[in-house]
Amino acid sequence: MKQSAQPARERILDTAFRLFYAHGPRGVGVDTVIAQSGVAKATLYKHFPRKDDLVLAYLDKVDQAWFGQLRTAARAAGADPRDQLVGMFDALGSACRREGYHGCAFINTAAESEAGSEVHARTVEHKRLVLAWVADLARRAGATDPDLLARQLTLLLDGGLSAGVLDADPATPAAAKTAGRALVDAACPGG
Amino acid sequence: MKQSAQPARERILDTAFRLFYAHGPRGVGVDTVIAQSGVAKATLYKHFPRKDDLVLAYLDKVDQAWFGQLRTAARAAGADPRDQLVGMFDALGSACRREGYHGCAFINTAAESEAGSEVHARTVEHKRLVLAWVADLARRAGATDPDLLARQLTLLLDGGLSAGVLDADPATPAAAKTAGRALVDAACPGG
DNA sequence: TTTGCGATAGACAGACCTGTCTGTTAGTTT
DNA sequence: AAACTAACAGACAGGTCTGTCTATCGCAAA
Repeated sequence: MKQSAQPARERILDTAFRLFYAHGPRGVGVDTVIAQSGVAKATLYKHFPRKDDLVLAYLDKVDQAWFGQLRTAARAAGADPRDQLVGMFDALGSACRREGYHGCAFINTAAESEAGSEVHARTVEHKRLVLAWVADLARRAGATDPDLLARQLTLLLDGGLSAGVLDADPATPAAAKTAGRALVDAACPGG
Repeated sequence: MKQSAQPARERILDTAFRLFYAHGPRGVGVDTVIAQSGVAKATLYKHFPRKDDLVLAYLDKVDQAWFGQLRTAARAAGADPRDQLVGMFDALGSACRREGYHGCAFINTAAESEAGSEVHARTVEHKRLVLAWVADLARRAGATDPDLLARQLTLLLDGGLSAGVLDADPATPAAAKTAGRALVDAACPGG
């Protein structure tokens, strides 16, 4: 065999990403990951000694991807931080239109992990980073209360994302964007 | 034994409610429900032939409870539908302060159920009902676009709820409420 | 007293889970 | 050629899961 266009580790991680996102980490057995990535069991356990290590690597991959999409969408909206805060929601719309969209990987994973676990902590950390990034944008946008605005906007993001586990109705990100626009306008004095 | 202050079915359902909400249905074995509700396995399987039947009953119980809290919070905010739309968010704050708060039972459960399943369908139905109820309130509040406003407000609700799986920070429902107020005011012409 | 019924306790089957271990194959270096 | 390395295939142990089945207990009616 050895169809190593990709090295084993990446093949494993890509497969895990796809399966974990579709069914949740707990819903996918290690054997399935092995079978679908065309890798030996020993190889998987060499790169990821426990299944949780694979889950954590999966979350890091999601973090990079989602954060990247947020930044790209914000930057695409122009130079004005206020426009960037609103443009951010385009990432939600794009995600929603993507095949196999299934909501927020972090929230979905956190829902099935115990409170003290590493997986849980990683999720909390991710949300904290997103919140801080939005707050920074809000500060540069001149919001009177940047932290409040950031919390409101991430609420809309999380709501839109988590609703995605149910259906991929495009009306959801659309409503999120209009709400975001209204909140940004209200919070940043001086159009 | 026979400590039937409650009949067996309710004892089972109450126990399942507590355990399912804390760990997710997939994270709780039938044996644990049996042990903690003090019931024989045959009795459980008489009332709920498949585990999924128990999960569905759990979701119905959650639906009643959450919908009731929303209605109560809305009614407590006064007679004006605009105030009721905002008061609704007090249910979020109360939920967040409750011991063992763990986010939205529906989203958490949907995250670990397959797309075509009965459990998934029940969840979608629940969100649809809440959306319709909020839209009706928005209509009576005189919103120019009641469906849009309803979608925006339920986004905030869902966002606040789903964030609860990570932490129970009271700043979250607080921000949701102020955002809700801003959106309601903007959408309903004529204070 | 005897018969019947609902609930109990718990063994069991069969599937699936994680993680370990043995042995083999292929490619590279010495 | 010989040794080393990395990946392969897959058996295996020990545990958990759902759902079924047997056998027992307590109580009420006949």
